[in-house]
Amino acid sequence: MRQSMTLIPTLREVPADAEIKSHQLLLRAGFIRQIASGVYSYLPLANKTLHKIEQIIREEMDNAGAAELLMPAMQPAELWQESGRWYSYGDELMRMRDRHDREFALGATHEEVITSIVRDDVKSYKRLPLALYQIQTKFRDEKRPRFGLLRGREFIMKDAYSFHTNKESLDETYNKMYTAYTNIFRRCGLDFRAVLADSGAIGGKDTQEFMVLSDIGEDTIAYSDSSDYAANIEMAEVNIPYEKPAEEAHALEKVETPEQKTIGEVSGFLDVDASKVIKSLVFKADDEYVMVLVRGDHEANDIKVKKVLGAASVELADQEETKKVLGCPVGSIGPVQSGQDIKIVADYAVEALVNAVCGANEDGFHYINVSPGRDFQVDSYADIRFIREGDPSPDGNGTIKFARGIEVGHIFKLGTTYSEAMDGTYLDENGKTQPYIMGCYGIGVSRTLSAIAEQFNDENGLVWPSNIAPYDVHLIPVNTKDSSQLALAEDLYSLLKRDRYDVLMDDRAERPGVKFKDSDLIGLPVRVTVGKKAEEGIVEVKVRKTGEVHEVSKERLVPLLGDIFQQLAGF
RNA sequence: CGGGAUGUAGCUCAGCUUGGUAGAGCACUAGCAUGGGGUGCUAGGGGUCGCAGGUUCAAUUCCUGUCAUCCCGACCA
Repeated sequence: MRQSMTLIPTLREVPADAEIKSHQLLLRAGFIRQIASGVYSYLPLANKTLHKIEQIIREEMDNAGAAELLMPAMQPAELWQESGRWYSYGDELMRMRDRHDREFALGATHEEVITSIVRDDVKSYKRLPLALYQIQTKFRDEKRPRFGLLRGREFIMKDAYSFHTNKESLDETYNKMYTAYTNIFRRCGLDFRAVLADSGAIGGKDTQEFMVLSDIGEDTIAYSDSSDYAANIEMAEVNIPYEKPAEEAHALEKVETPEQKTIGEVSGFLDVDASKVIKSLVFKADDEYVMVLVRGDHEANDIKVKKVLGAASVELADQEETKKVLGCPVGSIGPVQSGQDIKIVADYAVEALVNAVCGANEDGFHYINVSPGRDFQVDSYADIRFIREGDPSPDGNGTIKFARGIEVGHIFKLGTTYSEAMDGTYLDENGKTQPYIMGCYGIGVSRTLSAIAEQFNDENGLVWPSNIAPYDVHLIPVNTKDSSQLALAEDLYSLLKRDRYDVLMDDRAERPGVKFKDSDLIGLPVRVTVGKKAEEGIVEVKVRKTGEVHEVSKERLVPLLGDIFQQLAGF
């Protein structure tokens, strides 16, 4: 492609609205333009890159035995009403009405549509298992779109769905998808990790997320420093056998703690370690209020709380609700003699405390020498806190460290949630009606694009891995008024294209400095500069990633590029 | 949805406090020179100052409302 024939609007300055590197660079290098909050146009360079990523995905999905199809973005409300998600999905589902006032949703995901397709035409166990996928635009009315392509309201996603007659078959496909995903992200050059995850609103059990490691990631990964254990912090199990200290339990005592509300204030005021303080929180679980206890130096994990309570939704009660429920402001609540009829759930670490401190349910007072079991009873002890860095790894090997991650893929074993809700059934060998056992597998394609940009850049711009760069070679005639340079560049342009290189030729009548700066910003793997030595048939080859420079004759260019791209393979 | 901030040219911003209907740099157009790391000079084009009310002889500037965008948090396959 000649640069004069396409649209690559580079910017010298950083757009004020872009905070993170990938967003800034994708804007500056002319890949994307924002149309509305969380809504972007993919300009030609981004479009080419997306196609490269999609091609890798298609190859790997086909390898995993999945067939591509394309479903509608516009979906009738009836399907979502069948699954129940018309009511449960909330405001994130984009809804619309047609001219006859019929209701529709713009697809946020496609379990409903795929289930409706398959249930109509796959009625026999003989047709199963079956795996189908699509690459398509999804719509989610995010409360807060951010970070450019990383969290948009409209984005490109690959979503796959599988249908099975038994769990083993589901496991098999799930594992194939795991392998396919690993291959895909590896081929994209990404530094990533598969982690145990929470299944969230989609439902289902076993589920893993593929996380690109990055400081700007919105998720925290807890991983072991000496095994391959890795989990989303939401999920990471705390597996510590707490033991009660061999310490005599003193008599319970109420002490005055004026204006001491936070754990830090209380522990400082009473001169005890935060780990001796019981943190009491009130959660609203569906419609019930529950008191949750964790140690002062721990954080309650609402997802674990949700699971322990078997609730559909759990959120921290606000200060006023708490006051209403316990008759006492947030800073002084506690489990002792609460007198209120409230369910209490405590972390295992709390059970092992002796002579602890907790709120006295009276503004400005706390109890000291509190002993769980003696001074208060709980409904159950469970693992309900977030794991911390330095905790032992749940698999027993090593200690936990944290990293930040960008979720680019997620694989689920759905089970029969959707098939049962939507009557997706087949006849088994015995002629008996059975619901499909389902799996679903997603990749955020546009998010992957920006994760790559986030991971691969330097002070001069983007540095695309060779597999997914929009073009392979940036061919630059330094002076377009110099006929020998222009002639050689044209010659090489044809030559390289004949050799199946994807070439971008900067034929603009720009100054050399402008071309070089733009070239670095765009970040194609190899730059071929046709300059002063054009008359001798000599050009300069520069590798974007390493900065290494070669001067070669026209004849040696193709073999040299062959070597360079071989070296870059996998990057 | 809570908290914070910002809307002036394609981009980055100044002007507004103390009202008199707009500026800079970059980008863009033309010309001359230049031609290996964002070139120099000259001459140009481009803005209902987010939108709507209000105050005023007069509003980019003051007041009210509204919309949009970004950041933090909550939320989220």
